[in-house]
Amino acid sequence: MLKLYNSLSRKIEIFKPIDKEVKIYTCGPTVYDHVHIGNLSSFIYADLLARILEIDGYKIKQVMNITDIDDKMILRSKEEYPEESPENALANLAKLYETTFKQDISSVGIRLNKLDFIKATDSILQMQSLITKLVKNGFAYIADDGIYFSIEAYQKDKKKYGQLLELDIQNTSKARINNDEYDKHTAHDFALWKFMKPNEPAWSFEIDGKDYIGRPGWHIECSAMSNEKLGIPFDIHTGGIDLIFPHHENEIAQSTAGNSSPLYAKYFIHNEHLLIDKRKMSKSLGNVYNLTDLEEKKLDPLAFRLLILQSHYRNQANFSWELLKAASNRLKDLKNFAVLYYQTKPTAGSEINFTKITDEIKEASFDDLNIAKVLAILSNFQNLIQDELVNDNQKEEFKIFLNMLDNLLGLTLGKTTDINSEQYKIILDRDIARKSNDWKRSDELRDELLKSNIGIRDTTQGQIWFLV
RNA sequence: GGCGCCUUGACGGAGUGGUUACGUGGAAGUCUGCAAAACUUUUUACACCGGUUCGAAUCCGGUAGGUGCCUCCA
Repeated sequence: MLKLYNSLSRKIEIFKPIDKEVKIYTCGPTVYDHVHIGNLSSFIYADLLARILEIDGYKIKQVMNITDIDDKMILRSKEEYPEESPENALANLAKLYETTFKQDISSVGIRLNKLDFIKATDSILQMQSLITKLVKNGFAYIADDGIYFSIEAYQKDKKKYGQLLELDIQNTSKARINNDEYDKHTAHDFALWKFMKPNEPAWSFEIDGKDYIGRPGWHIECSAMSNEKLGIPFDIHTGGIDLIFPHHENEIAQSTAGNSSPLYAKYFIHNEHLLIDKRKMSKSLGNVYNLTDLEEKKLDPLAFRLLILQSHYRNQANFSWELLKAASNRLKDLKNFAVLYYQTKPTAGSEINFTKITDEIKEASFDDLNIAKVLAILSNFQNLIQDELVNDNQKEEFKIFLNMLDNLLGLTLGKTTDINSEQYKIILDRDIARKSNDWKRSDELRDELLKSNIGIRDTTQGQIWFLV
């Protein structure tokens, strides 16, 4: 029984899918630069959610959008490709960072082949048709500089604007709103379509015979793309906590205006932000890192994944190089647990109840993704078998267990390889040397293995190798 | 000003009315031919002040500190 915290109700709810196939929409990146490790943490949690749903037996469809048209994209593309036309500059920039984005998320164990990507610029027609519908039905109005969504009209339709947070729309005087820049009726109305400015990419958009050439607003992109791929309503919408307002609130409004049901997504799952040395990640503090910073320090991206998994998605996780090193050590330990699979014994200790451990792990992960607890269960289990090892007749069960862990955590524990026959020969020779008390020879052989990063520990069960 | 969230040991980080979470690091010990690994112990745990209760880190109230959102930032 999977339990999830739903931002709509602000409560932990029992997950019940709308239909057999669970439909998930994950707010993806704006591809104007490398994604930073905070973005990555968000995608790792979304990936984790999908994995847990699968383990719970659901078939899933997970869509991730790629925002390749917005203010930042335009600005950056002009900087990077000043010679190109606005359209080409935009396409070049998007192509470059879409590729690096996919590499990055793949490195941190996110399964690319499980994600159904959709690009904003490929869905302009869907956005336009949604905007046209909103205009025709009176939920949007055409102003001098763009087409805006009318919150007043939405509320008159007996819909609540503020489903994800309590909003005091009347009292916005405290919020610093620069209303002069836009030609909209009220402060909270937001742009669905922005009319073309010089030197900006634009798409033709005809309503009632008139061309409103321009580009989509940010929020409409996700409404159109989610509807295109998943329909409405769908099961789960994920994203960072900052997207709650206005982005997701606006998505709900656009997508449900005029519909009989106010339901857009049944569950909204939001992850907290990653802190760097307990401080907010920001350019002014110079603490915005991306994956290349990790790779330069020769740190395994999967150690970063483990660092993220160690803390709960609804808590602010902390990142520091020291913590990453700690996570890296823990990952190594987990791998050395996994290689015990190659070192089962004919007569090891007592029978291990893999089913029980598996059930405990599943139960923890189903409890609003409590991976910290999963890892604790795993550590205890690891301590249990480290000395006694696993009996040969349970080798297959061990394999299944490791596969389950990989499906859940994505740390590729099952992908470790056995040592080769030469290395086994060294272990055998060392055994002989030890039996004849030839310690010099024994130590030489141990050093030799160490050269290929294989360590040896001498236990009552004989020599056990591990990865250094 | 409005609406939220958080505060656990050296450092991270779960838990949640009575029981060792767990990890990383430091120290000591056991084991060992020596190591390594493992194991054991240790390194003032639950921000502060009240209240409820037989009992509170856990529930309630207040205080302090941190933090998020209130128009485009995962």
